[in-house]
Amino acid sequence: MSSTFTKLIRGSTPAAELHGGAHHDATGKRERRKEARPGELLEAALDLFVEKGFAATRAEEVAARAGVSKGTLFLYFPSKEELFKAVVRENISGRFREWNDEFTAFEGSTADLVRFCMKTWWDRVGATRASGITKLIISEARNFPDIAAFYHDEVIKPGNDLMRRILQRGVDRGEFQVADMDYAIFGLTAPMVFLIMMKHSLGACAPKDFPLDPERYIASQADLLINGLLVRADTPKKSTGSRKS
Amino acid sequence: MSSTFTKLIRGSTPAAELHGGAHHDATGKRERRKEARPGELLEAALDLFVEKGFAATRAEEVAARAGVSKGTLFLYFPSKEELFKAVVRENISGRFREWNDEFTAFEGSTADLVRFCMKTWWDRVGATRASGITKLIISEARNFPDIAAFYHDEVIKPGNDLMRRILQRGVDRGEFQVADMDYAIFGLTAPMVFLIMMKHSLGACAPKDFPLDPERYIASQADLLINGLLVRADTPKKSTGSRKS
Amino acid sequence: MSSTFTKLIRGSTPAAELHGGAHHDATGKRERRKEARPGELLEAALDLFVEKGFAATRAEEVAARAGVSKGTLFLYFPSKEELFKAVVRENISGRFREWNDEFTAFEGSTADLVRFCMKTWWDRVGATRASGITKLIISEARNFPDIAAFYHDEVIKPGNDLMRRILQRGVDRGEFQVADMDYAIFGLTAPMVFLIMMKHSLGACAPKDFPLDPERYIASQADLLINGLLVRADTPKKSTGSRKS
Amino acid sequence: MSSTFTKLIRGSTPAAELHGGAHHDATGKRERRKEARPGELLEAALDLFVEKGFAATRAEEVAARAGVSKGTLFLYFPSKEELFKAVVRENISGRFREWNDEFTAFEGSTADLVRFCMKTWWDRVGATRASGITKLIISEARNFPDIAAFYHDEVIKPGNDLMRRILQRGVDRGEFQVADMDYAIFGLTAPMVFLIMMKHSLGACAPKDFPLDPERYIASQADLLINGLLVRADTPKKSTGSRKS
DNA sequence: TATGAATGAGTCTTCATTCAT
DNA sequence: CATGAATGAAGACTCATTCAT
Repeated sequence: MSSTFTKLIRGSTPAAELHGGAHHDATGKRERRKEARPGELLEAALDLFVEKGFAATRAEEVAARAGVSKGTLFLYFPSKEELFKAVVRENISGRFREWNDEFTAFEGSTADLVRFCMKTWWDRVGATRASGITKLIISEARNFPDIAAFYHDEVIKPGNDLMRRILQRGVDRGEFQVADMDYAIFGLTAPMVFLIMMKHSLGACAPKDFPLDPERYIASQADLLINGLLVRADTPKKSTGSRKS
Repeated sequence: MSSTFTKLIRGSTPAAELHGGAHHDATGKRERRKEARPGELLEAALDLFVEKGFAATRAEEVAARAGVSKGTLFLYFPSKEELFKAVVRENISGRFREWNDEFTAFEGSTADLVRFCMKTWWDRVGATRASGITKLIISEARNFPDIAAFYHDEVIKPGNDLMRRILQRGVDRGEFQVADMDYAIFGLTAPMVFLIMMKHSLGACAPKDFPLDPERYIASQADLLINGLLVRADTPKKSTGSRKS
Repeated sequence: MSSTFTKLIRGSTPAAELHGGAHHDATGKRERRKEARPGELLEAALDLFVEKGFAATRAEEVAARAGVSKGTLFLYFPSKEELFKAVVRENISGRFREWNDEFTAFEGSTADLVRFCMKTWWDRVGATRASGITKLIISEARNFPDIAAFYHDEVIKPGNDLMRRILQRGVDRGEFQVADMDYAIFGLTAPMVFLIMMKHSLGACAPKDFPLDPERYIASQADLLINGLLVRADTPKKSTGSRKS
Repeated sequence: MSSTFTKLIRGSTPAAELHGGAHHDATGKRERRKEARPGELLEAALDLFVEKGFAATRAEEVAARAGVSKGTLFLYFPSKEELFKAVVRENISGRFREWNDEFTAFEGSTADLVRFCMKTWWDRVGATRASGITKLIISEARNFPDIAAFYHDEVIKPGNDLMRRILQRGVDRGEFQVADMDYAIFGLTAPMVFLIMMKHSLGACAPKDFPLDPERYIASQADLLINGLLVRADTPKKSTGSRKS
């Protein structure tokens, strides 16, 4: 899709969005757009919460980025904290599910399934603005334990289950060998989480220092992982599963 | 590298700052002194910043956890932000370096080096309180771009270089085959970052839902990665392309 | 009297104010119209102002109770403060006057007149929703000195005058003996004010703790007062001085 | 004590108290007076709450009148509402009790006791700044039902009990005749409540229109009441207690 | 040095008032 | 006329920072 992180965050510069792009046709001020407001506010809030964290984001800033006044924000969300919860809810239930359901019918090698899964995740989740929610949750989990629990139930758990189903498919079909299934699934998870962190954190700060091409990253990590999982002719001497100490 | 460091350090040496740095007879004296009381403050601050983020952590809370009064905190650190910078500095320059230098003299298979590296990283960095600094930096990077840059120069860059050296060692010795070296290094980085995130974020919220045994995790990810890297007799083409059905 | 009234009224005639008062053909027309929708607003406002006070009553709440929207309120009253003034005006000029004029033609003993007066006051004023205006004025007098002055001129003064006329009638007819006429009139006023306070304040909070039967209260206080006023055969010296032991 | 209400409220003019009178000896700003602050704040708050009501009183105004900054107020009281509760608590438990206990040992005629009671009430309660608490409670009762209940339990109930004991003493000693004891006690209460209302409400607005001398008022009402209660030789024909309708 | 009372700029939140529909 | 979405000034409350002790 794009070759560097710079492109991924293109258009998110505050100044560029401060007075909106598409939804301000005319009439200047005092537009009445009851239906559209919550969505615009949630988008603005997502961006800012991801960028600065909950505490460092001012409510007025969210409102300004959504193109409304301070008071309007509180017309739709009773408090900053409720706005935060709505942001999380909105960006979880949305894209994750559809992505999640896409792999049951997959035919083809499990190696290809793994590649397809990661690639699709990037297109449907990672590359979208919603991906920041992961960074947000990780940053704020200790301040909002109930949200963390919610995220665990709605995303982490189903995500882990999906990873396990995929790996198990490979094992069942004699394609993969998995020594420690409970932990192997993180071989899929970790690269995706890492990519998100780069995208929304360090990669967003100094894009020059992180010329990370997401698609190439995804491809290389998928290959590495698949290689590590594939059943092979030569005896895999060293990998005997979990050795304590 | 060191110029960024200098910039961040400038004005942050607690004791020196307060007295204008002019009427001290020797430089060694103040260097020794600054660790006395500030040390406890830095530890408390690290814990709280990691847990709650910069903005949500109150200065008084830091002072209280360090067992001193609010005023004392500002006696050693001119501002909350300087405290933050000091926390980052303190926890980077410390353990990372010594860990970094440990692998040049390693003898044995590169697979073992990888295992040793990750295991040692866990013992020296991951398992310590200082590991939270990574979560902290990732959470706050966009609020403190200069700190992010500093962290990049001091940790990420050297870390990546180390990873590359290790993988290159494997390639040079005919043990590993690496298709895309620039991105393969993240195969080492991602699992470690992921573990830290779990430890300090979601894993700290609901330990029951994340019964993640770090050593087992490290071992399994290392094996998976090594497996993926090892030169093998069968099918040396890692990427089989997308064969449908 | 009427000059203060005029001042308060100025600009408060709801319908007139909005259109600059210039393009209305007849004055009678607007006089009739202003009671139509505003009436419900005034009733709602009276209830809420009495219950919660001026500052704690929200304009929207008044509108909602009157069954109209927030905007409509400001269609009839240019501001919350003008609404307040209108409420006071409305509930003073109304019932008090008619009650006030009822006693000139009274025949019978002055004791009965006192009883009749208090009883009638209860029926015409005290028992009505409008009685709350007294509590309201007392609560808000210092915030609205001009309204307090208006109330003084329109209610307190005429009320005191009435009390005085009644007592004087008793004295003139040889029924009552009054030592200090200027202050004796409060013997009539105080019980009525007290009853209103109970009704709209503490009595409205915990009706169980104040099972105050207004009619019985009125009757008992009237009797007590009349007893205190009646000329008697024995000891006509009311004040026996302070005899210790 | 003083001849008019004007004198009673002398010295309460905001401008006069804004920077305190007695407790600012020197040193200009940033005085450290931890012990004295709460009291000063409570006094300022009492005055303002009585004058303007809870909602219309700004926290900063209270602080300013107490001679401190906004923040200092919240150093001693966690919220405006807690300040309010503290004001009520402070001014109830204080003077009322000592006054309440003063009459058990009284020797002399019950008529004198009544006079003594009312006069003492004025000196100990009515004439003090604390008397405003009654006006405050009555104004705010519906907004703070729990405070109203508290006031009822702490003041109204004991007050009524005291009134009853006094009247009963008169009856027992053959001095008074009371037709309806339950309601007769308000013959004592009502004048005092009325006086407070005048003092803090209308009387404070337009002192010229209310040249009410409290002591003369107290004396006249006491005489009137006592007269109404005294057993007399001539048949008290009309006062047969409570006649409904 | 160390303390913690005091400060006041900065935020969240409310609500009277406006105005496009 | 009526509506209710939008506004923004105002007020409660927080907390980094100062400073008298």
